[in-house]
Amino acid sequence: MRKDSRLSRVLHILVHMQAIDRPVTSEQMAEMISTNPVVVRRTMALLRTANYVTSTKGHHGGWKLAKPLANITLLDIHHALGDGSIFTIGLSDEHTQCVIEQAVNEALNDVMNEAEALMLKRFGQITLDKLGADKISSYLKER
Amino acid sequence: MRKDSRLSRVLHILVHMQAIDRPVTSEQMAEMISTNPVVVRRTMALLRTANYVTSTKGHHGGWKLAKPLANITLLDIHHALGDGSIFTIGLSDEHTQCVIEQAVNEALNDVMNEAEALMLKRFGQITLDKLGADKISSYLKER
DNA sequence: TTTAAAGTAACTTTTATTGTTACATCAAAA
DNA sequence: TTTTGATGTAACAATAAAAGTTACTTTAAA
Repeated sequence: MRKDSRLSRVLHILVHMQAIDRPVTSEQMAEMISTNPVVVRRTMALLRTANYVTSTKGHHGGWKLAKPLANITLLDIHHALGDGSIFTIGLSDEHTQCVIEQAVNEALNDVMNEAEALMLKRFGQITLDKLGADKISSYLKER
Repeated sequence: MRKDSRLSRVLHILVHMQAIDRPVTSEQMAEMISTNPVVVRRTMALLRTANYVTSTKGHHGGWKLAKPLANITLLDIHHALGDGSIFTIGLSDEHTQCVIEQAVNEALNDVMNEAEALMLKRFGQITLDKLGADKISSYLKER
């Protein structure tokens, strides 16, 4: 299974956007994360649907933040990306009438749910403006 | 990304084995989880390497538990399967010199590590004999 | 009218698990 | 001693989801 790096990549882009007061193009974002503008648009479109960014076509178009990073959490972005399953561990479901399969899956599910709940709780506690705020502010001052 | 269902499947098999006092063949195990004997051997070979099961070739051959299920935890089996990454979330690593990428990945990594630690801790607290012991014992009595 | 941008459909590539085929090896049974 | 039933294993195909790519449409500013 290939890893889903959309969350990491899009956070990277959003933090960059904060420091730029013009619309940022998909082309520029693609350079930030070493990929193709179409890949960027695909992911950014999900954030636009959830109202974290806006986009405009045509000359001097591009993407803008729709609200301050302080008002967006990691959990918000995770949700906007579709709330996909976060675990590589899958449960077999070929014999749902088998009590052993049920018991095994119930145990695994309980543990995974607890771990996921913790993870989402932490994501909900981190706003995007906090992502390396210390390092980044000193870095920006150097330029 | 396809899910890794080896843990769920092999636990299912191990609990079944407990109730059978003869060697169990790969063919029989394959039926339990609706797959191919080769797939079973591949996964079971990892458990044999870690000394949780033994196998014998030839007539009346097959697989046997090497120790009581009460002496094996979910974590033991998870380790035996190779301790693979449990998250579908990946971190981008194209710009390791970029402070923003660093900050984003550090935040995500911290949260994922905490969630993984909780999950492995829980896995370590569950021995295989506890997997649905109540349901399974009443089920076995009915036959 | 040209140009610079997003929007989007369709297809290919990648990557790891899973599935399959084929055959070697081994040990018990006939 | 030969047959049979089992594991061991190499090599390859199928699957699935993200990521990458190509090509084209639409839009709006220059």
